[in-house]
Formats: sequence, C-alpha cells, structure tokens
Amino acid sequence: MDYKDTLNLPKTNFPMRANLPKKEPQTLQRWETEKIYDQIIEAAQGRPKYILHDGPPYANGHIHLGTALNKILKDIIIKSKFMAGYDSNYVPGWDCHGLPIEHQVDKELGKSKAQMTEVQVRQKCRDYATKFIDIQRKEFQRLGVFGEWQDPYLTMNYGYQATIVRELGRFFDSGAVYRGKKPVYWCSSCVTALAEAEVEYADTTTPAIYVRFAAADDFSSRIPALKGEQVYVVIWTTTPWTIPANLAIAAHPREQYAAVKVGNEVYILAQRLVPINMEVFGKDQFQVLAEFSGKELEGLKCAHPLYDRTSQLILADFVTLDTGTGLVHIAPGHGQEDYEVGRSYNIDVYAPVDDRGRFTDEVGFFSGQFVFSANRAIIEKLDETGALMASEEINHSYPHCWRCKKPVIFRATHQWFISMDITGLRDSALKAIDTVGWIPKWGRDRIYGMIQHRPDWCISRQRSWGVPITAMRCADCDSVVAPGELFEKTARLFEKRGADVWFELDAQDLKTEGLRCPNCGSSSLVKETDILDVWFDSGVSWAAVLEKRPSLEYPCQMYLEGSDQHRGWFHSAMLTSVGTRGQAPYRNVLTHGFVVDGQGKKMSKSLGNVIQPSQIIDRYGADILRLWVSADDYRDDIRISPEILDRLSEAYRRIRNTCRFLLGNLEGFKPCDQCPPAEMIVLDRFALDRLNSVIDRVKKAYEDFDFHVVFHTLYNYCTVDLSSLYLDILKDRLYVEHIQGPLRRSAQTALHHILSALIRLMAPILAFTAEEVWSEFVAGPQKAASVHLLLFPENIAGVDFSNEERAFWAKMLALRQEASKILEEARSEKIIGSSLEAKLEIVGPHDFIAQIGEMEDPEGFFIVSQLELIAEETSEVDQSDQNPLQGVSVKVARAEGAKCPRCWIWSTNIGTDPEFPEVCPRCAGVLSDIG
RNA sequence: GGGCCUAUAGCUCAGUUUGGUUAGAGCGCACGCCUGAUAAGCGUGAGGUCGUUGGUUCAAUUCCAACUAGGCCCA
Repeated sequence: MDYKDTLNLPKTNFPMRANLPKKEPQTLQRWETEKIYDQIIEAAQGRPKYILHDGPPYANGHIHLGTALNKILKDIIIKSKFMAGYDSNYVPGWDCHGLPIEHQVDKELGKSKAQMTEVQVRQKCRDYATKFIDIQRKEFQRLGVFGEWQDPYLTMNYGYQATIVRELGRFFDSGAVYRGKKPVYWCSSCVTALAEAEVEYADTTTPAIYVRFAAADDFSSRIPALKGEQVYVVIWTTTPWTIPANLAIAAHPREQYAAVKVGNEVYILAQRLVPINMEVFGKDQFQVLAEFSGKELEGLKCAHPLYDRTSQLILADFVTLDTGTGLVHIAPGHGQEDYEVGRSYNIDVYAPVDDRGRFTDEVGFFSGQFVFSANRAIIEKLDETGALMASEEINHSYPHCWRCKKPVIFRATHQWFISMDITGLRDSALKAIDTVGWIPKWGRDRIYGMIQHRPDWCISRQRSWGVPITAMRCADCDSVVAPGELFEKTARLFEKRGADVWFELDAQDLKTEGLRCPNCGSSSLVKETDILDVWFDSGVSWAAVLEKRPSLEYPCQMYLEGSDQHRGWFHSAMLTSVGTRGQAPYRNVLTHGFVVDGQGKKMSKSLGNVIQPSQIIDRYGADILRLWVSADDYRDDIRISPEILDRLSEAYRRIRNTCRFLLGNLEGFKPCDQCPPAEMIVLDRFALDRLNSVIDRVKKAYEDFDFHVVFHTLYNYCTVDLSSLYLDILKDRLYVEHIQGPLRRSAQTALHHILSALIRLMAPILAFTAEEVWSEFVAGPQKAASVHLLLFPENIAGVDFSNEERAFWAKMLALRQEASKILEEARSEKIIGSSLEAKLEIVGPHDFIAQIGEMEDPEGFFIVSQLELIAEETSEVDQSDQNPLQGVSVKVARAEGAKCPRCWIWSTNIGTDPEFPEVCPRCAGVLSDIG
C-alpha cells in the first residue's frame, strides 16, 4: 500500500517559481484598479504624520540605477512608516526647468530656433519635460513605488512658478539680493553667456608671456636685503589680453620666494623656479639676495606696466609652481579664481570688454580691438615699456563654445546674488544645521563646511527655460526696482498664465500701478530677463509643496537623496528656508551613496559597466532590485554585479520558498483554529519566542533605517531558524499526525503566526512578493485588500518564555549541532544514510538529561528514530568552562526494529495493532482515526 | 590640489565606540544525504597577512599617522 496518500503533504497554489517580470505588472494593475494607494491615504487619516519630501529628479532621460535606488529607498521608508502607524503620504515631484532640457530642445530645433519667440521655445521645453515626466512616472511605478502619481509636483506648474516668485520676493524684501559683477564664460561670436556644460575643451596655441611689474612700494621694509635696489615682480600668463584688466598679483602664502639680482635689477619669483626662469630670460649671471615666504609679500604694491595705477600683491592657495614664475597675474573680471580671491581682498571686478569681445574705451591704446587680436599689440606695448621679460608660444587646452566652436573668454557681467552675509544668512544656516539630524552623522560636517565657505549665491542665468527674476531696473539710472507688490502682482499673473507671461508682456503691463524708480523717480522701467538658477526652483519646494498641501507638513520629517545633494538640494532648500522662514525645512536628512560596479568603480559608458534598471527588471523583476537596495548598507557606495544579482536571486528564492512551505502547510487552517500559546507544544512556543525577537529586531531596524539589517535578519531567520531547524523538525508532525489533531494544530498555530508576521515584515522591501503571499494567506474575515494596508506585527502574546527555558534551548541547539557532526561521520562510514536510520545515545548530567526526557518528542528534535538518554550523577561542573555542552557526549548507532512505511521512523513495535500490521503504533492510530 | 567618506572570507553583512583567548553569520564553493518543500530540502568541510606601511602599547582588525585604491563635492 502507498501510504503517501494518507499523509498531509503541503498543498498550495503559490508557485515555487516567481516569474516576477510577468507577475509584477499584474499586481500593479490590481493595485491600480483597486485604488490601493487611495485606501492607504484613507487609512492614514488622523495618524501622526511622517512626511518624506521627494527631491525632484530632473525630467530628462530614462531613470537609471541611481534614481531607482533613491526611489526604492524612499518607498521602503514610506511603506514601513505607514506600517509603523504613521501617515506617510508621498508626493513625488520633478524638476522641470534648466539647461539640459533647453539644450536638447536647441538641438532638436536646430536653425529653426532663430525664427521662434522665447515663448515658443519655452513651450517646446515644457513639452519635452512633460514627455519625460510620463516616461519616468511609469518607470518609477514599475518599481512598486507608491505615491500620488496622478498629482505630482512639477516645478513648471503655474502655481509652483508663482511660489518661486513669491519666495524670491521675500529675499528681495529682506535685502539679501544684490546685483553685482561676476565672470562667466562668454562667447563673443554668439554674444551670449555660456554655462559650464556648454563649454568644450580643445587644444590651442596661444602666446605665453613673462611680464615684470616694478615695485611701487619700498620692499625693503619687509625684505631688508632689497634696500636701495630696483625691484620687479615677475608674472607669467597665457592670456596677454587680460593684462589691461590686471589689478593684483598673487603669491602662494607658504611657498618660498627669492629676490634675484641680475645686473642692476632685482627680480622676485618662486625660489624653486629661479634657474629655469633665468634660462628663459637668457640671464646666466645672477645672484640670490634673499629668500622669504610668499606671505611676506602680502599688501605690497607694484606699478601696472601699461597704466598709471597700482597692482597689489595678494595671497592665494591656488597658486602653483608647475609653470611660470610662481606669481600669478590676477584680473578679477576675467577669471573665476581671480574673481574669488579678488573679492576677499575687496578688489574691483574690472572687465573692460564689451559683448562682442572688444576692448572698451577705458583701455586707451587697444580700444575697439577684439581681445584675441589685441594680444600682439599688447605684447608689443609691453616690450616697448620694457616690461616684457620673454615671450613664447604654448599649446594648451582652452575652452571653446559648444555651438560655434570658437574660443570663449571669461568676462565679468552683471549677475544677481543672494548675499550670504548681509542678512546673516550664512550664520543662520549654520545654526539651523545643528537642529537637523544628519544620517550618517558626517553629513553635518560636510554641509557645514560647504555653507561656511561658499561664496554668495549667484541666482541669475542668461537662459530661456526657467522662471524669470521678476525684478525691474530704472531705464534712466539703472537702479533696481523690486518692491514686494511687484512680486505679488507677478505671482498672481503666473498662477493664471504661467511664467511665460513675463516674456509675453511689456514692462509697462507687468509693473504695478504707479511704480517708479526709488532712486530717481523715473517711471521708465525695464524688466529683467535673466532667469533663476534651477536650484532656487527646487530649493523652495518646501514652500510650493509642503506648505501648500494639507496632507503634508512643513518642516517635514525627512529629505533623502544621494550625498552629492549636500551641495545641491539640501543646500538650496536650507538657504531658502532659513532665509525666509528662519528654520530648516527638514528635521532629518538621510543620504545614500552611489551605485558602482562589482569592483567599486563608478558606472560610465566608456568603462562599459553600466547596468540599466530595465535590464534587471526584465530579467529578475523589480523585487530583486528592491532586495538589492535593502541588502546593501546604502550609506556607502553600493555595488552591483552579475554575482551580486545571483546571490540576491538565491536569497529571494529561499525567502519565497519558505513562504511557500508555510502556505502549503497552512492549507485548510483558519485563524479560528489557533490554540493559545499556553496549550502549545514547547518547541512551538520556542519558535514563537524566536519569532518575537525577530519582530523586535526588524521593527527596530526599520526605525533606524538599517534596511540591510532587516534583510539579513529575515533571510537568516528563514534559513537558520525556520528551514534548517524548525520546519525540518516539524515535517514529521505536519505530515504524519492526524490532520485535525492537537499536535498538528499546535504546529500550524505557530506557522500561522510566523507567516503572518513574515509577510508584513518583508512587505516594505519585497512589495510585490509580500502581496502575492498575502493573497494566498488565509486571514480572518476582515482580511485587508493589500498587505500594504496592514500594520507591522506585534509580539505574539502569551508565549512567556523564561530565561531558564531559553538557556535550555540554547543548549539543545548546541547539542543538535554536535549530533549532526556525529551523524555525518556515521553517514560517511556508510552506517546510516538518512538520519532516521540512526539511534542517538546521549550521556550527560542528570538534570539536563531529565529535561530532555520531558520533551514532547526529543527524537524528532534530532530527526532520528531513537534516543537513549543516559544520566550521569557524578561530574563536577567546571564554572570556568564556556562550553555549554560540558559533560555531554553523543554516540550514534543504527536504529532498532524496522522502518515504518508511513512515517519512515524506525520502530521495534511495527504491527502491534493487528488492524494495521505494516505500520508503527502512532501511524496505526492515525489511520484508524481516518478510517 | 582641497573638503567629506569607504576599505573584515568569492558575495552581502556582523564585530571594533569603552584595544586582550582559535575574527563570526548566511550565501556561493567542495563533498555527502534525502527523494513526502523536488528546477526544492538537510548535513559536513575548506575559505580571512581584518587595504599597505609605520607609530602608541605588555598587547591593534580595533587607537594615531602616512600611503594605496575607490566614491561624492569643490578647484
């Protein structure tokens, strides 16, 4: 007879093979038709809020693994906070304005752009952004991310644009905004400013000249050896045309400089570079008069070689001794570093060059000449005045315009700034930093350092696709006209017609009634056409989204982005919020690292190591991607490689199969069939005690955002606690005992608790799989439509495991491990195959042996057929011995009797029941009950 | 070049904060068992100069410094 049919083998519709790429879209469909997210919002009403505010990704291109990582992390937090009892409504957003989109549109439009109005170009940009928002929305939803996808926030929404203007108006009101000059890349052929991204580097040949600046002060006050000498400071530059704009000479504060006497003249230059420079100058006779640190030069003055003004000596860390003389010609109007160091010395930003790259009248000799053509004339003039020490041609990398491919210049132009210091913004922001929780902790130091040292915020861009700086200027005296009413009027217009209206209407129609220049009283005003830095757009999202939507709150609980955002969004949000509300917009900032390949290298097309999210989703499914996010400690960079994905798939299968086994053995079991813990078999209570500690641990890990701890805890629980121990032992009871019998019921009660908890604990991570398991799980009559509507499990009440019991079970586990080793030895000697062919002989201290004897089914615990327990009274306990199995030994022998064909356990009592002559007494009993 | 960060078995992580016995886990790998979780399940075993070098100390994976490799942000 085949007894297999008399067993209760697991039965379930839940497939072993996940086939996630197929299954997940179906689950998504169900979530949508059943409006699960609406139900979540509904269920969250009245709960305390935990708002994670979405940092808007840029609406350009498809998502990549970095954006996927970011969104999945957010989703894990949002789902876990909901399950922890919060209202964690999530409103996703997109950053829509800015150069990359304008760039793409430019490329698509080509020459036809010239015929289009600014408003028409802006419409194209809007269409472009809209298209990618739709693409990305689908891609994010495919990851299983929940949120208000039908009503996201967009920085190009009219309401949002109005908020931007209002917040900008507040900055104007506070007095922090000023108009100043700053060098930008400038293409004099296209007559436009260029962004960094619009500049291409190419090799070019330019003159490089050595120029001497005669001392205008008495240098011997610092360097006595120079008393009575004719002193010159020598600089080197590859842009002779910037010499007319020279206002300073920089030395390195900590490098050594030398004063070298050649003939009747003394030259100052870097000590290390003396020999090489003397060779260039053709001077073989020279004598070093003095050596001193660059610091000594600070504040001394030289005479400009061409104009009747001085050039002061300053100090700058960026001075290098790789080339030149170790003294750097500074023209703050024509270089980024020059500008910055110049500001710190309060030196004028001087750029006597017009929009077409021609010298203005201020420069005298060269006025009207195109700067690059003027190089020659300038060199000649320097030679004439005796300032030219040497001249050569060099080849080096130089920035060129991306469009016309001509060399660009650096030129100071009018820009708008938010001052870091006029209104004390820097100090307030630094203080606000310490009101925020930074995870990891070093994020605090990082952003602190940045805000401490950053220059004023340049908020203007000479572009089309963005929100205009809606200020005006006096046509007569050029004063800034930007009263609060103007911003409010503009904001109202924007709400109705969008920011395009600023470009459509004239200043006359845009200005408020009776608006006049506060300086000269003129009513002739011109509108500003620069647009805002997009960091301002996204920076004020707390005002446009958190403050505006009743379901959210300001400040919110968390901002979560990659660690590059210390310079980006965290930074701009902090400045805008502190600048207008006096507080940080977030209570916590959590950062994650970057996605890198298996070797820890960044992903790049040139390395060929880029993996797309779609490749993983199509092959493995989004849950594997989610598992990847959870498995790594995201605070560092997180690696991905084929091997890592393989390991994760294995882990996934193990978790899935564990659930499947639990489902299969809960077939037909209803929650009302549960028995109270007090009536359960001790092994089952032990299992629930383990479950309770897993529940505690996992919930704590979610709370601490330690998702890799969640993953490892659940995975190890499935593997170690369940599969290899508890479930393995339980098979006998589940399969063999009477289907409704108390022994089986006790086990099923434990399994029901375990699966119910497991589903929920894994739900924030394995969003699809948990839902799939939940749909097969038999819960009570009030079963929720989705696992994501549930709360995290509480500890199972009434398990009441004492520390003494825990100690005993720890000992039993150690003993079981020992028995496994002994059994394996017997197996390799061909004494046994299956462990059920074995009988174990356990010798140990009386108390321990007695406790084992009191167990319900001690043989079953070891999965052997027979156990011989031998108590020893004698042995002294050695307290210093750490070994829990002190005085315990295990031996193995072949089991006695014969194998019961039904339960496969060896027994000496086969056939005791004449009605069932083939089987053991227990099976006979069960068979008789079945009838 | 500067700021911040990282470095423990093939992979993902513990441990180190308050230095101290043979540095742990799971997976993978090798070998074996089972065939009543079966494109599953169980067991045993082999894998680590704790990035490198130097310092502090009776003692360092753990503290300090430098270096190397990698990442982010600046220049």
